[in-house]
Amino acid sequence: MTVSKTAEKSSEKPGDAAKGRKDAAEAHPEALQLGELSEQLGYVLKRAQLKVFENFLRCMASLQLTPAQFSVLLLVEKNPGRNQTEIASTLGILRPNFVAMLDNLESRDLCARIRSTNDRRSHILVLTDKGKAVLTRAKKLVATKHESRLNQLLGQANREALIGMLSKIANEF
Amino acid sequence: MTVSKTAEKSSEKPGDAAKGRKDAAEAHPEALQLGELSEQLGYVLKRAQLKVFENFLRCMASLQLTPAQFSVLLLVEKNPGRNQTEIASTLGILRPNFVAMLDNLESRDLCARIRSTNDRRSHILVLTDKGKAVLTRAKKLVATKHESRLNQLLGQANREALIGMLSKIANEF
DNA sequence: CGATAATTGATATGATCCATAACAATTATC
DNA sequence: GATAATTGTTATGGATCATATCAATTATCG
Repeated sequence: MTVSKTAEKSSEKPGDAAKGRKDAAEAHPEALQLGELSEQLGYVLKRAQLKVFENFLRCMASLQLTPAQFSVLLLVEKNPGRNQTEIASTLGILRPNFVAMLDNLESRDLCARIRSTNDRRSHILVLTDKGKAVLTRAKKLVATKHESRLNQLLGQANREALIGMLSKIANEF
Repeated sequence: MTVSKTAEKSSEKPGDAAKGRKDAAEAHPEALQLGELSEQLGYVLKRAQLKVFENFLRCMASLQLTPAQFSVLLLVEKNPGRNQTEIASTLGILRPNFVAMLDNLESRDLCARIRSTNDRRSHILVLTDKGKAVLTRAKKLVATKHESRLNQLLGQANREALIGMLSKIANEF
């Protein structure tokens, strides 16, 4: 990027011309030193998370599912008959923000809101047949194309250790 | 319609028409089952990252430094004399978004933009004296109040293993 | 040399999240 | 039965992220 210039600037203080200038020889090694940054938990966590989400989106391109949408489908499948507040709160999603998300999933016929009979304020959430089918395919894609990469990269034992440590951080930090 | 169920109380005991108060669904243990979610890399990564950032902000409340701002100060300290494009790109920050960030740091007299003498398009970034002092205090706070929590939670060996694995993911996933 | 392309910092702008307040309908509480 | 609380929803603002574009400057190349 910064190579030695051919034509130097005209106006220069005569005294420190040699040292005030660029030590163009080895001045800028093109790659910056991360230094302590590469040991900062937050920094490396964030970078890893971005990479993982990016890979997830690529793997799920055919199904058009984001990580958040996938987590909703998983949770509704595992806990059918729960209402929006319950599903949203356990995922850390605020109720107002969950509405548009459900609108999306429902418009694609992946899940459905059903009026609860014993509390007509709340909407019960269930997966549609299509939602179940899509989720099944999504799980396969995630397992074969996404999570498998972790094993390939870290090995089975390290992968489990990593998930365990991250869970511990998520729950106890 | 692909929805098979019409109400959530499909499995209810006949005689139990008890107008259950809020726990009409006593079959619902109040706490949802996370299921496969707790094994999903992306899910646990994101949750851990949010917790870590949250803790970081609390630890840095006295200095009013966000994780991103801290990373900028660290990188500028380690690589003085680089321009905005270089600093921003190695942090994964887009140049347009880096402008307001620098405006903030510069308005607080933590770092300064200096017109480069050999390329008058670019701005060289350096820490001010105050910036160096604040960064020194920030490092201490991070080490004693933030990163120390990791050792306390995982132990030194596991902490290093975790950082290593996350770095590997960030770089090779 | 001089015309053209490329780079740098900056602005404007839009998309996507994330968070809070408030409201109608319904239910719980006293 | 009056009042408070809850549920889903809307509106709204802030923060983050991405793209297009511009003026100034520098690089490239004919």
